[in-house]
Amino acid sequence: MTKPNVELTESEWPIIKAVWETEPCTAPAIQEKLLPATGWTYSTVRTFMDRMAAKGLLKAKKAGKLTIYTSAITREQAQRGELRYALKHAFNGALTPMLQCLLESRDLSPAELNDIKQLIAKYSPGQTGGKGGL
Amino acid sequence: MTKPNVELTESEWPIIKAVWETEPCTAPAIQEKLLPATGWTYSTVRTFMDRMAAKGLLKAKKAGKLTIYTSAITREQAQRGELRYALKHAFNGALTPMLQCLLESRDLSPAELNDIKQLIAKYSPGQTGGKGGL
DNA sequence: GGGTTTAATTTACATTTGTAGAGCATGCCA
DNA sequence: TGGCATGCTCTACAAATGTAAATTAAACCC
Repeated sequence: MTKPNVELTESEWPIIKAVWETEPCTAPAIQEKLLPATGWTYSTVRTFMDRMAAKGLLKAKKAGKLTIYTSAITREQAQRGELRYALKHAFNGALTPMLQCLLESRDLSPAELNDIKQLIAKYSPGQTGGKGGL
Repeated sequence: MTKPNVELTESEWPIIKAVWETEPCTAPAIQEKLLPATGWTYSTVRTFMDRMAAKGLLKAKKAGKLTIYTSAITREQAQRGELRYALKHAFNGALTPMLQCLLESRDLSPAELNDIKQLIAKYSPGQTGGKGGL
């Protein structure tokens, strides 16, 4: 069963991103990876990871005395969760205003504009999405 | 000085939305408005509102024994804050993938697609945004 | 003017989040 | 074989968040 509404706290984001890049991995490896950006000690990282495992965001498996972690959610799930949250709270579920705010929010490079146009084109012809609404 | 990085907790969203719709307003008015959706008591709403005033999200002014609240941030600021957060954490600041996820996330109605295309068209010619990046 | 409302103030308390130290086991290296 | 390194476990603790009761004060109605 896929988790329906994934939500990550601010500290959980760096952790899970590091896990996605490294998995399967140990807590010390993640700590080392995040140290420059966060300054977090092993204890801190370990606590986060265990809490995340308890919440079903990570999977933890013992291999001898080591604990090996893997992600329990995909990047896409987490991204969708974040967007869902923003959409629901900040935009009352209305997609177009959200898009508008996004587009207004900064100058787009020609390259970005191009990408975006292609995206739109792709989703334009009465296609049938797939995995259901956000 | 405009607040740079507005961030709202989950409970603060319903409050500020109600304030935007009603301001200037009192806490009892907001409580009454939110009661059906949230079940929050006056105490709860009042606590949230005072904390939000302390954080600079609302302004509170005494008028006799009543406290009159107004918003200290605009809806646009709050929306941008939410998007900024999602963009930064979930998409590493990359706008196009965020857009893509948003478009993929649900079936778009023809009306929505139309809106979106117009948006793109509007932001297409090398215009100079304005208030700076997200 | 004494009850009933209405709003404010104060205080409280559980849970979640952010952060980490202390102490323990184990294994490797000299 | 006795340290040092490495990772684990347990415990702690402050701040933020979510939720609200109790008490007080005024104000209004009869």
